[in-house]
Amino acid sequence: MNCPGGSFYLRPTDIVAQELIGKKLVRTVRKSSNECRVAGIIVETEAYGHTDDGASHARMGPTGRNAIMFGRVGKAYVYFTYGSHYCVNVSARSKDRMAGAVLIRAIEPTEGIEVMKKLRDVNDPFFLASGPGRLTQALNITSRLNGVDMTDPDSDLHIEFGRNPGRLAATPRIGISRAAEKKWRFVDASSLYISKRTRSMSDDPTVN
DNA sequence: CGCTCGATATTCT
DNA sequence: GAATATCGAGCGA
Repeated sequence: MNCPGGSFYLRPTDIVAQELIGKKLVRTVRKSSNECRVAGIIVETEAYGHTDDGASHARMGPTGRNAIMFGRVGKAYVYFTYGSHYCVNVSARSKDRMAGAVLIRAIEPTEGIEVMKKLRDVNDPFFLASGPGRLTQALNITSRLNGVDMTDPDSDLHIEFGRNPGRLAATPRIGISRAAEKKWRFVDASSLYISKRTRSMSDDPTVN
């Protein structure tokens, strides 16, 4: 299976975030000799910028945590938040910016669903990966994967071409107070796998 | 149901 | 000390 290459991520982050809807997020879980794909279609993303975006971790310049946002594009930026959850991003930016990333907030599970159920300890497929913290738990993503190349099909965490998205909607981002006017959250509004709280905002969408 | 609250990394004030 | 790119347990109506 083929992956979007570096040039895909070397564009404005809001464009990359839109075009990631419908792509496939793939986690390769290796246990002893055999390996197992755990994957799903990306249905919700958020774009984060650099000094142009007050809500971005990169807004004040590089720190230990956000270093990946300033490095090569197409890499996994994984961080721990609220004392209990991991979030996954892909580093991305336009050529005239120093930093940026796209947060992957939800996937529609397609492969390795039994593995996800085990990792999450839930059965309802909706609750497997509908939210940034749930998604990382379902795919066993931790800070160990920070910095892996998501354009490489051999990486344990990478992004592949998927399907054509359904109805694309843009809304303000979730859980931020700075730069709240930016409509940099993107969802496939026809998907059933969007968290309920975020779904209600898409009922009044700015359709692209 | 809907609301409050705890967990506690990382950064900023 | 406060805020945050979150989630779910535990409560009370």
